[in-house]
Amino acid sequence: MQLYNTLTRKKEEFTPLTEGKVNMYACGITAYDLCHIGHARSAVVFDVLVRYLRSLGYDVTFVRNFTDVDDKIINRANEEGISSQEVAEKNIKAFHEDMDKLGVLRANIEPKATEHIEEMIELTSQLIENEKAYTTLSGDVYFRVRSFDGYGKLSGRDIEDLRAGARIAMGEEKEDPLDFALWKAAKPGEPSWTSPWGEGRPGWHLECSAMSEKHLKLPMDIHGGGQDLIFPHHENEIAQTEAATGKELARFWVHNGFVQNNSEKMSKSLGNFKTIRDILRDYLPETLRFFLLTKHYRSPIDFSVEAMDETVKNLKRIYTAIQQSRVELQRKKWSKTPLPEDFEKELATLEQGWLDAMNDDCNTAGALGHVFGVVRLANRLVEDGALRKSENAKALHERILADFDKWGQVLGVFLKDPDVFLEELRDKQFDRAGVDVEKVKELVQERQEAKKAKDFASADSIREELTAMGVEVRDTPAGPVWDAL
RNA sequence: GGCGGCAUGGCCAAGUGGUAAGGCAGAGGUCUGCAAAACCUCCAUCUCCGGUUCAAAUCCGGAUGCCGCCUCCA
Repeated sequence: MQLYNTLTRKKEEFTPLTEGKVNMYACGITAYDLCHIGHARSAVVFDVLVRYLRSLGYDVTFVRNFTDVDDKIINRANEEGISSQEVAEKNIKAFHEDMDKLGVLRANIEPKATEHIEEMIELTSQLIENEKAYTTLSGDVYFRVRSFDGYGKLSGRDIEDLRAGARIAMGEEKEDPLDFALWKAAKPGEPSWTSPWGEGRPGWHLECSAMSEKHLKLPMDIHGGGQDLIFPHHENEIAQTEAATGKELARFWVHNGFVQNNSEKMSKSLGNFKTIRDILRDYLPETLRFFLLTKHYRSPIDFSVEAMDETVKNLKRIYTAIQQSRVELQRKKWSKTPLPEDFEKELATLEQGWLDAMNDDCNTAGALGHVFGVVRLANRLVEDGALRKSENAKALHERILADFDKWGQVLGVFLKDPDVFLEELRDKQFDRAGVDVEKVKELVQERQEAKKAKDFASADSIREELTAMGVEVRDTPAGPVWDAL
């Protein structure tokens, strides 16, 4: 497949270093707060990449870390009057709960920074030994940026340009403004570990270098993260690992775009931050996941209620088609009526389209277009009274359902039983709109009786009442069904 | 100031050289007691200007607008 590599700024044919095996690392969260929808996007994007690579037959080892020691965690701990370890544990637990709901698979290895202090000290020692790093009087250790030739290669920055904007903060004892901390001397009340440079704790960038080196053979095939991590985090990771080990850190760098909220950047200062939990009050997890897949992973995506409501309709359309295909397959008798061969040809084209899109830099938005193509094909198959009874139609429905299953496994959506899902979706919508379900049932029943008595005027007025409540009734051969408008 | 990205129909969104996927909304039709769902049909020449090419939404240059990074951030 083609994969866009931030390092080279172009799409490249992806082949792993070891045939059949992919080593992949993605930066996880700093566990100081609940996850927002930006975290959800990053997690879903790399989850889909892992799932897709696996579907291609690769044995993927996926590592996603947790930063569980950091300024922000310490601050939060002080605010809440608990230990930073408690803060981290609480938020890691919340991360797992949220991501499980979104269908994000657990990584093969989920290392925590505090469990790798030894490796970090080791790495720092190496860098000091190589003269790529230096200690200061107060017990900090800094990376000597100018000693690493490749600095700036990932973010496309020139060291002189960077220098113009860099400043030394108060209390820092850097040789050069660009230097960054590998190790920070302990301050009173902060978590700390003993090192050759005294009590202290690791810098953020160091954590990922230590954990990736420990758990993956370098160079790893893919390193992922949000676009904001390109500089300085990933640039610094490269500098640390490559300066210490002499090995390339990663061959492919993959970065996901941001989630915006109503065209604005989400930020605490704007007060437009949406946590995953905020969204899941009004929408099913699958709706959020599907929404995140409707745009190419490298582009910014704009979150809005309108977009989410549209996503609900999209999911409904897909699940309804799956449901219908399943119902068709319950038919006992099939005829020998031949199917026009266009159907099969069209399905083959759509299947190829799906593959082409996914192979082109994991283009889920493009791939979904073909999913809808299959939806229409399945629905069309049911339209013609004669064709629908054909054995060939049966075979085609089976193939379509197999496709949905296969694609669903990759995207992590439309895998549920359609009856169950559509009911959940409806309940969620009713819940949000404050619809009284018992009252709906009563009215639907009343309408049925009116219809039976051929009292269409009453039946229609009841339907109008339901419509006013945000409920739609639909008459089917199996009786009335009702749904949110 | 430095680096990078984006600009496609009413809305969302694919599409990196050969005459614009898909979804939502809208119009007409089939079906229906009426509806709905579903199906069929219709609905864009791709921000602007210039260039390269037999051929460009797609490449190059310029303009305008929007956005991100350069400080913690997915």
